[in-house]
Amino acid sequence: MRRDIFQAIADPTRRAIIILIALHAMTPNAIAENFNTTRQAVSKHLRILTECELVKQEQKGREIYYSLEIDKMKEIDKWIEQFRKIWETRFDQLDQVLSTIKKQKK
Amino acid sequence: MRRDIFQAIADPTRRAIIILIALHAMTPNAIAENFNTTRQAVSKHLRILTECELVKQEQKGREIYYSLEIDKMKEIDKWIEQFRKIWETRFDQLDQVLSTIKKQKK
DNA sequence: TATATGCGCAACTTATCGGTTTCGCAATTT
DNA sequence: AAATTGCGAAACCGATAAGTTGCGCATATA
Repeated sequence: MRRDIFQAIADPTRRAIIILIALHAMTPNAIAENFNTTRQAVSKHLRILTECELVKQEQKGREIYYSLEIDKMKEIDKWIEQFRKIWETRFDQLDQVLSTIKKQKK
Repeated sequence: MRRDIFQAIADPTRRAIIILIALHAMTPNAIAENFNTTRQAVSKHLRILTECELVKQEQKGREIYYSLEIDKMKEIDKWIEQFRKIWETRFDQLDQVLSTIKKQKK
């Protein structure tokens, strides 16, 4: 199963889980309480997130705490980067147009 | 069909199409030439991308030119934003730790 | 006017997804 | 030691996805 990070964030429940564990590590049961799904469903999502290294786990007794591997999120940021460049240059162009209009008015 | 932008970019072919048409508008056939799929498959992807307003079309005779609606990409950027805040504060914290160590060495 | 080209749409097929149920294992609690 | 709790893994199911094939409609070319 070759899953990548873009597929991982495609599911809305998975995105919600990511946000939920971004700051504090949580157990599958605790996560499941926040949605109306079963622990097993959450567990499956966590497995997918773990597979693409978006999430790390830490065992404490019989509980497993899941937390976000935030550095992995930078991969998405990196992909968006190329488009950010485009919309920033377009903004610059608009800026130039506006300042040209301003000059003409004077 | 409740498709959102995150599902749109989940497919690798779709991501490639997005990059392809980011700068120049292209026809479905021209896009299809860049992959080994049929025009129909590309057409289906374009329909999905159009559905979630990531792509706009312009008819010229019997040809239809597709181009990226770059502003829509900002929605992803907006979602990443919250994580960027986290990794930036963590970097600041690391920075503080490092400067503390530096002081101690003196 | 006949033929070719570019395209979207719909039907169909196979693969995959998200969720549920059931199970077994290990760590607790009684 | 027995019952409970937290968990992952596997089997299963309905829904949806991605791709193919075939069609019809325009526009362009002969």
